[in-house]
Amino acid sequence: MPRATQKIQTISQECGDCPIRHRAVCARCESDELNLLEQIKYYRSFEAGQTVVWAGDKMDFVASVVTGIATLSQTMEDGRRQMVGLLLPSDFAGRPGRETSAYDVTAATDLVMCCFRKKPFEELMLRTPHIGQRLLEMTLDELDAAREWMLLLGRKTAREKIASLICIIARRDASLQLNATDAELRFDLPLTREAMSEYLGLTLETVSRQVSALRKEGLIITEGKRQIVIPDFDRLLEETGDDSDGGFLV
Amino acid sequence: MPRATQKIQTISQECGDCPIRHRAVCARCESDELNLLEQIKYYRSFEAGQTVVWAGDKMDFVASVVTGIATLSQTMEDGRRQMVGLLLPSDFAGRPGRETSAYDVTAATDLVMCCFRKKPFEELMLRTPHIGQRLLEMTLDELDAAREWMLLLGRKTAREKIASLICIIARRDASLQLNATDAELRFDLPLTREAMSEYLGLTLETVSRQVSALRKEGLIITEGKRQIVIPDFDRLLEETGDDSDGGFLV
DNA sequence: CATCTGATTTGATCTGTATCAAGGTGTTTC
DNA sequence: GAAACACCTTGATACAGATCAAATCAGATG
Repeated sequence: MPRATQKIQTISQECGDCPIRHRAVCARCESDELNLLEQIKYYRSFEAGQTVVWAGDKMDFVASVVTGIATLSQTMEDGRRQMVGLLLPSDFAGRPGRETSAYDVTAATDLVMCCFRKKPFEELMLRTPHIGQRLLEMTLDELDAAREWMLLLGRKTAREKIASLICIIARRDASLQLNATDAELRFDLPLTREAMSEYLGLTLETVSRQVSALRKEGLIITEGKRQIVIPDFDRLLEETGDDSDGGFLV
Repeated sequence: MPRATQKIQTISQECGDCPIRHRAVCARCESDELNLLEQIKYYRSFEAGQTVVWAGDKMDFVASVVTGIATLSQTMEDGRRQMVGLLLPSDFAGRPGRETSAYDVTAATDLVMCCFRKKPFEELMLRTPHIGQRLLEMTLDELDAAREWMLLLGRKTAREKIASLICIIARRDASLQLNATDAELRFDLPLTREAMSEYLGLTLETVSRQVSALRKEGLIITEGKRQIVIPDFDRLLEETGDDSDGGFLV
């Protein structure tokens, strides 16, 4: 079993006959709540590059990613941008009790979200505590991820940042797709160089250079546009600067 | 009313006859729950510099800061350190459902914490949903703060980082002390240069230089060891790079 | 009061990443 | 299949912040 899949409990398992097959609300579901959820849910699709909401805009729903990738970003007056959230399938977006979005939400790839109108969702939360409990767990996970990310932004070198990002995506990819085999890891890097630079707090040129460096050293193999192969996950891990034991959260 | 105190709702208000006078659990309290909380709470004191728990150590309590300042930090193998949490009075530490601490928790100043043994606290959470709701709110606030912090780490210059940190502490200080007047802001900077550098992802020399620069330009006045005066908060705010409207969270 | 200690400041130099600029690659469009 | 476009790579240079080193300051201690 490759290192990437250790310690990862499957998060996208289907949940009995729950029609909502992603992490947000499917855990421990009971039929009456599900009926209520069913009634207030609807799907929205976005093309890669489209903006879901702008920071400051009204956001009258909460949502969970069904397929594709969404990003949360902050922008400074002069245009400097920092990504602050990366939402993969089953991740949750939106804050109960807040009227407007605090971040730009953007579709990094083609994207389908399952939305719940906020008002009824909040009412449902009040009535069914375990939805709130689930949300608390997820928020705590996100907070841990944010803190790992802070270490990356504050203290890692460009090379370590790139290696870290590739490992993070490989891991999360592996945990989503249950076809994880003993073979080398192969997956889609679904971010442009620019998106990567916004994630890592670098310029896109530096990202490009460091990716090239890792490729030249054989730590990663790029196939075609976005496909990445990691021949030896442990060796790449050593480049991240992380504790080798790597007790990764989420 | 100085800018720093706008938009800040008082968070340390006493809560009727609630004996627990800090934010963690005092909101919306009812007497029977309080009795239960009373039974499982105890206080612990630490001297400045002492470690509360090391990352990876067993942590069988959750706690809220009563007085003083605690920090959460991550350390890399080679010793690089990044602060990932700054806990002021009324802030909460510890994660229900986790056995060990994910971070080093350190007393930045002399510190008193109000601790709740984890097991009974978790049981209480199950029985009284609004404690969980309160915790969810607080966790969401922390996540927002972490994301603001990520922008700082990823995209701000050293000068902007220093200005931001001073504003953040001034604001939080102002919201804790209800003596906020129209006069200039005066407060204690309770962090060493090293702690500031760990917060900001800089070296301590760079912190020192930039603080000196702001002092020479009259944006801040330092009195004695740690006292800071901000003669014109708005002018300092302009140096942070933040949106002038500054919709600051917590 | 002298000394010791830890924290801070300041200086000189080095380096990793940003910046500016040009060229390359693959894909879509007509 | 040529042109247009978006995305990516590579090169040359500049600069912010790191690093190494030394001096200064403020309390604490005897």
